[in-house]
Amino acid sequence: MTIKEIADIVGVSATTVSNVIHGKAKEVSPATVEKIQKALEEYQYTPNISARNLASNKSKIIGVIMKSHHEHETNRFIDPFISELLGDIEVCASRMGYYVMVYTSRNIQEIKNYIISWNIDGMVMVGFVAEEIRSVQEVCARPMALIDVYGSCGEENCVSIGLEDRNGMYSLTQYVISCGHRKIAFLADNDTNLDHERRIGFRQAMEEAGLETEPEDFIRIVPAGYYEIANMDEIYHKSFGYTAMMCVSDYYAALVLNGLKDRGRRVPEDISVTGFDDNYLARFVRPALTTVRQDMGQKGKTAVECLCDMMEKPGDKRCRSTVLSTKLVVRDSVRTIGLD
Amino acid sequence: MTIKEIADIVGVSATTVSNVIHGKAKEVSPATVEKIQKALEEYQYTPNISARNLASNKSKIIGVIMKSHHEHETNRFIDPFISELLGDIEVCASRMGYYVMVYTSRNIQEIKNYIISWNIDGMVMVGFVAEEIRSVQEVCARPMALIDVYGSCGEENCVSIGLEDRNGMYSLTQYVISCGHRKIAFLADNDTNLDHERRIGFRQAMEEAGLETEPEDFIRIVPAGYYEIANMDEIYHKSFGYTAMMCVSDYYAALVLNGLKDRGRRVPEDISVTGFDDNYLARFVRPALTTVRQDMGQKGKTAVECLCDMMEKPGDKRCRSTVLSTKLVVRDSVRTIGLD
DNA sequence: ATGAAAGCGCTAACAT
DNA sequence: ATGTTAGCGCTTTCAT
Repeated sequence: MTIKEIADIVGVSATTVSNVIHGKAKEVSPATVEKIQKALEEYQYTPNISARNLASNKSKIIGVIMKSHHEHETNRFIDPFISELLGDIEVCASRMGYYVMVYTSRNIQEIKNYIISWNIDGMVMVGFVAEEIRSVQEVCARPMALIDVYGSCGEENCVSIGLEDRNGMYSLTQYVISCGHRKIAFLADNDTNLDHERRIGFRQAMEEAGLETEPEDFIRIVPAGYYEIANMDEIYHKSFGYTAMMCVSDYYAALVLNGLKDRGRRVPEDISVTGFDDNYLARFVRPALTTVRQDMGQKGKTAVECLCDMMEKPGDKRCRSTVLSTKLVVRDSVRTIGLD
Repeated sequence: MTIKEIADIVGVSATTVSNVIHGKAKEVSPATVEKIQKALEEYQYTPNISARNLASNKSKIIGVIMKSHHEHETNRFIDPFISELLGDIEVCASRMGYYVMVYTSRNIQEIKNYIISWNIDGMVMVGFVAEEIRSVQEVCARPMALIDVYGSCGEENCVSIGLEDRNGMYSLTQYVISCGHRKIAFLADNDTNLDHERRIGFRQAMEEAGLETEPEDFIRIVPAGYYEIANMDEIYHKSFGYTAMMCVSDYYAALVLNGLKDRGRRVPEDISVTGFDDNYLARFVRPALTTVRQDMGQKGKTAVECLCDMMEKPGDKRCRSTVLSTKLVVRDSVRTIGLD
């Protein structure tokens, strides 16, 4: 069923039908509206979105564009962070009348082509660095929501959605210190972007408490597949030099916690472990992780809402930036130790 | 840059450019091909997919259509099963030149409209029952891959991708019995479809071993949010009547295992617990779960491959059905007990 | 080997 | 209040 067919059946023009469909009923007499609506219903008219997109130069597509990983090549979605975000984006987008297309690639040119080809109305970018974002923006001025990208968003029509990474880790570190810990290590697999920010927060809290942080207190995690840490033995041995190991994410915290327990250390009795994110790993692991909560639902929702704002009022081109707050979540993986 | 513009630049017709783009080069002289390809490259031609779709009556879209849950209303993607599947579908689809759109709804009519509106080339259906699938097929003959739907797929152009659920649980149960267990319970939150199949497998193994299964050996789990079981206390008390509790999924096994441990029972020393699926919960939990592995990657890959087959050779309309095999994975959550 | 022309279904500017 | 018309960018049939 096409608009034309409906028009013929009712005996009006396609324009009138189109107007009724789009609720521009002020231009149409109530009687015609009635007739057309009945026909639409009766013959089960369903719009052809390709045609609509072509004619209107829109797409109603929100692209969730992810940079594919080198390591876990196959599957980024396995990451609870991603899947939770994606789900929230989908729910929110569909509520706003948009459709969600997922696209992952490691090649920026491919991504540009994708955006242009589909004439993506707006996109959520996940896992990119500022430089890459800028490169995409060269060819594409469409609204963008950047998830956890540090240092960018100079362009119009772009909103960066980040987290109080620094502050969150700062609070968590303060908490750990308040539990009597003095020898504390920070564990991550790199020291850029969000990992860097979290580390800064860690250091800041340490310094303010008058605790020295030596370079070796930053312990580098070497990932190996999704379920293992390559240098877990090394981490185990180093653990004897600390009373607490603060990991950059719940994911690593879970791995470290299990790795230590499997090697005979008791958590938190012998050594405390903390995470960051508060995804379900934090709750499924035992002891449940003391961590920092970030509201992924909020992240997805904010992304889509900002996108819709930008898409629907093209005038309003200012570049906003949202930093979501975090919350300390105390569970069972940090021990309170007696002060000397 | 449109085809027309490229054509004008090179001084040929749009048809010729289109032919070159689609590699129908046999019809075009090498010299022209050369010139056109250079222009395509130089001016960075990118096709407009809406236009292409409209003209060709295709879409290159694979829709991943999920029925949204009543319970975890907000977010189906959080389920490791879904996210793993989705990732694999995306990787595979994009390799085959298709794009992935996700769509979730609880309303079948909405889903039908979605399919028609976007002219979806093929779809992966997740979380539906046979009846709903049939309803969709009434209006839409496009290729479909059904994930874990029991009892359907009578239509053409439809492939059902299932798992040896029964057999998998049968083997696992045999294994548990071989470890000396005699009082074994089966836990699930319902008794239909895949859950039912798994239960059948359980019962079969029990019967063959000469062990009686009473109705009360089927313990119903009452879910409560994503991180809890409403009747965990009840399950805890019942656990004293068994030496092993076999759960219908890793997810529930993880919850049960933690619930029991939190209440003071030792796993597996006091009670053994098993899962099904072998997703990462099985590995992150301690003791790591003895479970049945299903290869989600294979499921996603098979779905997309079957879809592509059906989409690309419209003649080949037979309805296939694939049942993927399972594999017993022994970890640490089942204890071997001395035989009397 | 190449091109002209029609048409996919819809929108929107412009009549009437 | 309603209709006419001209595209949107591409594919495809049919001439040449």
